[in-house]
Amino acid sequence: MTDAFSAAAEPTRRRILQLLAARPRTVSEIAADFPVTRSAISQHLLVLASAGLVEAEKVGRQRIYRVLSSGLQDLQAEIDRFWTHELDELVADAHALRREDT
Amino acid sequence: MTDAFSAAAEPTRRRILQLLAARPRTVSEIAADFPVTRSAISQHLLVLASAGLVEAEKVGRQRIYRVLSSGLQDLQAEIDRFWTHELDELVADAHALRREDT
DNA sequence: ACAATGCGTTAGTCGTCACTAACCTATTTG
DNA sequence: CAAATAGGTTAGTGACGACTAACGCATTGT
Repeated sequence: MTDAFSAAAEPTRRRILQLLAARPRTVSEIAADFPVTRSAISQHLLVLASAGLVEAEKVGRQRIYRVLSSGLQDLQAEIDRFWTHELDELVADAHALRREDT
Repeated sequence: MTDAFSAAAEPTRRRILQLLAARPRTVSEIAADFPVTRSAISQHLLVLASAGLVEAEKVGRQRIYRVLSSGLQDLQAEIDRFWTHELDELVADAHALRREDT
């Protein structure tokens, strides 16, 4: 799964990215925020890393994960490429309709 | 898979949404743009429909699919909720770094 | 040196996804 | 009415994703 969009879509990984965006964290720190095992988190991090969204820095016996801003940029570009002008116009229509309802 | 984000993330469904955003289409019209069978497309449309992203209007023996702007609005909200301020700042950093490279 | 800690890795399970092939139903057309 | 067309439906398959349990390997602390 090299596709950043698909990698980031998974709910657990979405939250991991948000946590890491706030500040870099160790694996255990991240895992503490989730009901699943550390192993599961570790594997999610692997997916995110292979999509170029995070990287790990080895410090002592810890691995500090951080978001890779370059990968994040790619993700944003991918989202933007998906979100065409036509899609944007349709959302604008929805807003307009809601305004008429009042 | 009720989650609009996950539903929209799948590459084929992403393209289907873009096609339908440009203009409503029949199933066969959509399927013509993909290498997979009409059945596969039909199932993708079911997923999109159950996520509230598209709807079908029955006209004669055709089914004209169109994007539901309300669902699209929800999707945008979901993406925006994911894309926190912190993530945005990191992307800004990436841009700044690239500028320094020159 | 030895125990504890942090984390990656692997094997295996279960569920789900994307897909095809085949079939069925409704509608239109000759 | 019969053939053709549009498309939903289902069963079955292969692959893969998310997860746990168990183990292995450094690194740190006693």
